[in-house]
Amino acid sequence: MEKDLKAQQRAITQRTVEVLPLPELKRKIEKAVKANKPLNVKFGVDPTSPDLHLGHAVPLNKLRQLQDLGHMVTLIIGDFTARIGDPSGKSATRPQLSEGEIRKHAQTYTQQAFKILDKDQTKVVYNSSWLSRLNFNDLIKMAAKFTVARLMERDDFSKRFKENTPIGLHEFLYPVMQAYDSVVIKSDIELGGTDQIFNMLAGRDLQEKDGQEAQVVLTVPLLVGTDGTQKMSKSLGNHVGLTEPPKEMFGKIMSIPDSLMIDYFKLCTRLTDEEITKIEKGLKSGKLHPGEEKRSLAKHIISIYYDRKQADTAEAEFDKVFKEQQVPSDITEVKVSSNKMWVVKLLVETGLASSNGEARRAIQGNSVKLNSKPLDDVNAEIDIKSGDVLQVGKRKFVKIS
RNA sequence: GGGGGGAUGCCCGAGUGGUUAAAGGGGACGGGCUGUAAACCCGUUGGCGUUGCCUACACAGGUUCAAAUCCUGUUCCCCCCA
Repeated sequence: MEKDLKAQQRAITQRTVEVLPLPELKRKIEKAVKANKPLNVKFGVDPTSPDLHLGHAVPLNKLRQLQDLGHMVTLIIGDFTARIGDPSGKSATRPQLSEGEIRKHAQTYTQQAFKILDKDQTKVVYNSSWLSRLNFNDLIKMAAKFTVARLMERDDFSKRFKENTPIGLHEFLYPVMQAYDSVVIKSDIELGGTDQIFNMLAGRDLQEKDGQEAQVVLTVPLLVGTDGTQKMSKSLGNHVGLTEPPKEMFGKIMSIPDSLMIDYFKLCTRLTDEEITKIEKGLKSGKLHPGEEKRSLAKHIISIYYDRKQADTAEAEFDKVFKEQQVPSDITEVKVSSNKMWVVKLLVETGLASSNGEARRAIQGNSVKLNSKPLDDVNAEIDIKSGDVLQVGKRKFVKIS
């Protein structure tokens, strides 16, 4: 374990939004170092989506950093809570998942999370193993420790209430359960995105009422998605998946707004504060070109999940397609039912358009090319041979096999 | 338990008998400009081999030459009173 208290503290609080409360964190660190006993860091995830993206990676990176300092992570798979769905930041009740889905998601989740976390310093637990054993009595006792007024202070709830969208009673119970998780695992620190503050503070309350030492709450920023406005999430389609091919990652990262670059550097790469400050200053003064820095950002990120070489390949591929307007090297190949076909049908059959209407519109909108030559006749009958490359827009390609 | 209001396309939202595949906005997609950035400009945004036809305004029926618009029932949501 890192013995230097100052270094510990600096590292733990680095790139976080809030530490609640800071003095307690100092105390905990001191105690841990003195006794050479790692802190138990709680991190809860709801296995609601099977794929992790850069947004999930933000807290995971932080956890890894804590592990590198010598601490233990307890990764709680919220297989029980997932059945409810965290209301945090949501404007509507979430659909409830089936047990089968949850199991499956949990598996891919941990698999992907270990791309970042250290297995030896991680304990994986499922909260159904204790939550499902509680009876109504236990629940009432716990629920009595929270007030409706307190719950309604939450932005998401009060907003939904004001807007007349329904709030399920079970959603009120979500923070209660998450808090109970903290009691069960006796966490020292709970880490989460800023949207988790309420739930995590509830954990402190419950621990205290249970006679335990309360956990310290550590929040990390929420990563904004590639659209530049909303929190990264798969359902909004603004995510960069951790298992996506390097080429895709590169393209997506290049499309983020400039204003997001520094955030991404801070939250998604392993560059030091000094390095990032240098880039930030360079960009501000105009010494550095944003396009170039974004490339470097993309390569840094890809190198974490793949390696430098594949990052470079992704960049070269990107240039080929977008700078030199050439055809990418690995295009999906598609079989076609006939070698002479109506253009519109061809686009639908190759999957480049989902309906005849869409295909027509694409042609009329001048975005369809066959072997880099524009097609503009909606009624054209086309001779197709193997190896022909069909293109819609700038990035959808298909090769006829 | 009683009374009232509402459900429109991906989302928000206009439309209260015919000229409405449904205004407007957002989003998305395509094009231009660029650095696949932002901003801005233009176009598209139910299906169909498409100057036409079909399906659509919660669901199921009905009135009418004609219904998103009127009537009845069903489902869901909201509000007020208890």
